[in-house]
Amino acid sequence: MSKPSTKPPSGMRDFLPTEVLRRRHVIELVQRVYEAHGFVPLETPSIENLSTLLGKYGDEGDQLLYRLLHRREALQRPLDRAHAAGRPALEAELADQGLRYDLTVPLARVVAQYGELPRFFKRYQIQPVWRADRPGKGRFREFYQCDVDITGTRSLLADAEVCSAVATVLEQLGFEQFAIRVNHRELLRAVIRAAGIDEALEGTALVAVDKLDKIGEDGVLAELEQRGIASAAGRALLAIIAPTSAGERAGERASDGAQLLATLRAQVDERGQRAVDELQELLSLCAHNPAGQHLEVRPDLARGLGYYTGPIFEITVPDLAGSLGGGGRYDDLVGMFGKKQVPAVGFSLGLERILVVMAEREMFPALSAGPDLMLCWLGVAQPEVVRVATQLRARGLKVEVFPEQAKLGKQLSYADAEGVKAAFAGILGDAELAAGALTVKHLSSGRQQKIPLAELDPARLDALAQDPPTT
RNA sequence: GCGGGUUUAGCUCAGCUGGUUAGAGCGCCUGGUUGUGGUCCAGGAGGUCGUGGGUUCAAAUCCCAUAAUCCGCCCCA
Repeated sequence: MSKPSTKPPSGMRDFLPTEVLRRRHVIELVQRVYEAHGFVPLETPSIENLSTLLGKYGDEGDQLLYRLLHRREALQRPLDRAHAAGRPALEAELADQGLRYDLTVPLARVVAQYGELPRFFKRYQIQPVWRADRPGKGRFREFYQCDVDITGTRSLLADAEVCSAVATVLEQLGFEQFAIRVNHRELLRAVIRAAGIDEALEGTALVAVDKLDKIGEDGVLAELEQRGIASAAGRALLAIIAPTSAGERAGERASDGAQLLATLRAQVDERGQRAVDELQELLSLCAHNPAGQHLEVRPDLARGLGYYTGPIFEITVPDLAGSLGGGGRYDDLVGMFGKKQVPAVGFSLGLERILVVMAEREMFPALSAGPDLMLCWLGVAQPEVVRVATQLRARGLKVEVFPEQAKLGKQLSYADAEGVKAAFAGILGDAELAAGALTVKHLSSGRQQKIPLAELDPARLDALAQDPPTT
């Protein structure tokens, strides 16, 4: 038997301490901003019933679900049954649970389940999701999403709120150039109708349209034709969508967006016009929050997930092919769980996408995992070491004890080594013990001072670190 | 799902057209004698060359397969 691989499964990662700090840095900021917008936290299980998950994301999404194989008899029974019937066992017989694919569907389930939730449930949720996808840049099989959603209202104020939340997060993280692309599902439908494309082909048309900025007009036309949409209809579709987005690609902000919407409004039917009006209203609301200057009307934006019904969003930055996040309105999803219809809108930030871009641009502040003080000792009894460490910790210091007997030089260089990086070394020997003190050395400057144990606390260390160098 | 790159020491990588004990830098360990690291000097440990086949007298090197990973495309967070 060969040795097992020590790598984590494909598309999944171990997070070493420095990585955890970076992730935590971002997550904590996201939490603060979401909470400042009045969202409350929710956590749901990693595993959901397949009946909850299936049929919400479209065929492609269903394919990407991780399913949990039945165990023991529950697995054996369908296998036997299939074997007896001389057929392969069906996926549906072998599993009825799977790992969650996103955080929106679990939210919808929760909203359908608990009647006691506030009428306007504003929840945020930061948890991993799983997709059996091919890994790529900024794309993993296990990744965190940071969702904010508001259920219970059709008011566009809610849409504006979730946009404000994510825009604030990105700004506070230090992103400057990002766009919140916005479109409307009903507008897309209307445009497709206006182009004379069969409703049945709406889905395929949307997929092609979504690629406009990647493969260009000719590419979309070719793809549309390939999918059975007449080139005349394809051209009509592009005539509505393309000139506007191509002509003003550089930066349609709220003001230009209004212009663009007016042009679109003139070309669609009444339902389409209502969608345009909604976008118009969203723009005017967001003009007064941090999202406003990042909103960009994109009539070619489609998005994959099946459940969107109204405005749809996607966040893009110049140097990443994919998106940093996305969202939209999904007024029918909660209703799919039976009981009552509950409208909802939400936005999801992809934690790893944000981290990838931040790492590339070196946007992280200095984050240190190391202890405040490494307790180095020599020639004293170990119980004394433990006692001093305990005392220092009680005074609010993060203290690590050098675990072995070793030369002082060894201990000091370890304290300052990569991956350890204690800010200070505390030297405990006979002299210090007798004096009830500790020789404290600031490792980056080399400055050191003998300080009585009773005076040692974070403030005292700070003072030592900031002392002007004495030469 | 498609195309391309990469895979050699803990890390970053060299190893040309196949030829004896596979190298460097960094890191690590030991020492340069007493309680002062980040500089220097001297030593040292550490690799079944991703995995499995094949060609050959001989393979890290050539061929095939497979896996992991990265970069484009598709799709998505």
